[in-house]
Amino acid sequence: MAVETRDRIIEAADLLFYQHGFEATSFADIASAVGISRGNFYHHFKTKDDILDSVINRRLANTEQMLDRWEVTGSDPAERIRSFIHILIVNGEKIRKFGCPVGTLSSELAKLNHAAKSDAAALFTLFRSWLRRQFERLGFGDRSDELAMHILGRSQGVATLANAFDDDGFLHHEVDLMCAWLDDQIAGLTTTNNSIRE
Amino acid sequence: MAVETRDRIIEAADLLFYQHGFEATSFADIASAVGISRGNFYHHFKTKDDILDSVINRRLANTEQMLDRWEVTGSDPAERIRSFIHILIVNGEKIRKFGCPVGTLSSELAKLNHAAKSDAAALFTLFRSWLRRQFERLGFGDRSDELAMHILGRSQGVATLANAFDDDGFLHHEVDLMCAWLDDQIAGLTTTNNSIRE
DNA sequence: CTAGATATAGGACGACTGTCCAAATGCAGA
DNA sequence: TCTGCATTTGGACAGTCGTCCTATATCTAG
Repeated sequence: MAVETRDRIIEAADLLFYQHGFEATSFADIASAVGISRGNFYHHFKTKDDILDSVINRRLANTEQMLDRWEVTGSDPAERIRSFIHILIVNGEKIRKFGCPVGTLSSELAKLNHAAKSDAAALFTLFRSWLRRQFERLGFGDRSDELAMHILGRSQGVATLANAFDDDGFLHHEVDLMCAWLDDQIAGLTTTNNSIRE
Repeated sequence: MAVETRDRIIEAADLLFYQHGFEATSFADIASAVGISRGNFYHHFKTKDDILDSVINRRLANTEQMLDRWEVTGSDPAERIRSFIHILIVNGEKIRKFGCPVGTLSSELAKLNHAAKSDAAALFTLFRSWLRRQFERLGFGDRSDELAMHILGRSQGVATLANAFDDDGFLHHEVDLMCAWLDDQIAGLTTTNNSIRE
């Protein structure tokens, strides 16, 4: 079936774009990874940028699905935010090798002046909005977006350095710090609320 | 003179590698930027990787020079650390366009499995050691390296997101947060010292 | 002023790039 | 079984890549 091949192309391209970058990945690389002829590509995609679009859409869908799952299973918003922070550990090995899939793609597309840069930024926005929603539910109000951006940035920095130094200890230590920071924020919030109420 | 041309090549390559990435920058790009013929390259460099090495060495030298300057002029270590944090603002425009020169190069070379990745990481090490030294002088002892890595990571994350969202406000806000964090650390340190002494 | 080293120019090279196309194959319904 | 569409193949294409080579120009030392 045609859809199967198309999906296999997108899946292989997704992995290769992550591991070696968009520019450095050629049609020949993807073709040999999928096990098809190069010519067959243009029956499924018009151009390489089309594949990039599909890869980004795939990532958007997968991310949305993951965040939705967390929103259903995770009981309280703080626990959900901790789930986000712990992606760094769950994907630690990949991150040490290739960095964060979102951040590195966004950086590369920025340097390439690529039209899809804003689409890659939409991946960040997905996390940002989800995190903001969790902070809002915790009662942070207008500060929620700032806090969402803050831990989004923290995790980006951790990913970059863990990759540069291939350092697992640093990664774990910073994850602990981020969780502690979250607890502090929540503690600060409740004391403020209490002092207002009382 | 030959050295002049060589330096101009390195300078142009440095800029282009930063703005468009190592892989995406061709000899033709550098040649036209310098205003010389392509063939002339191989009188100064054997290979493209040789240019990359020279560019990294140039960055290492420039960075070391900048840090040395800060260590001479800046009176107290805390002020020096604040100088580091404020690079984000000083270079804000470039960072929003192209990200952090150190982090993005390191990420790219990691994906390319490039031999010079460790050389790029040495750039990080330069900042890391310098920061650690400042924290040591402030009296943080064994925690100095952790703290150095922490703000190094924070600034990396800020650069990545400021680039992805092209957001100047976020950049400034996070710089303020980092300075506040530094003040907190120092405040926590002196109270501990006082309580020990008394 | 000349000989030799240094520097530059411009093009050749094979390999690879993204793109496109014609021919072959596989599979559906009539 | 035959027709027609979807799918796949392998190669052609123009261009660019990093690399290399030779001829020319420029400069310096004797």
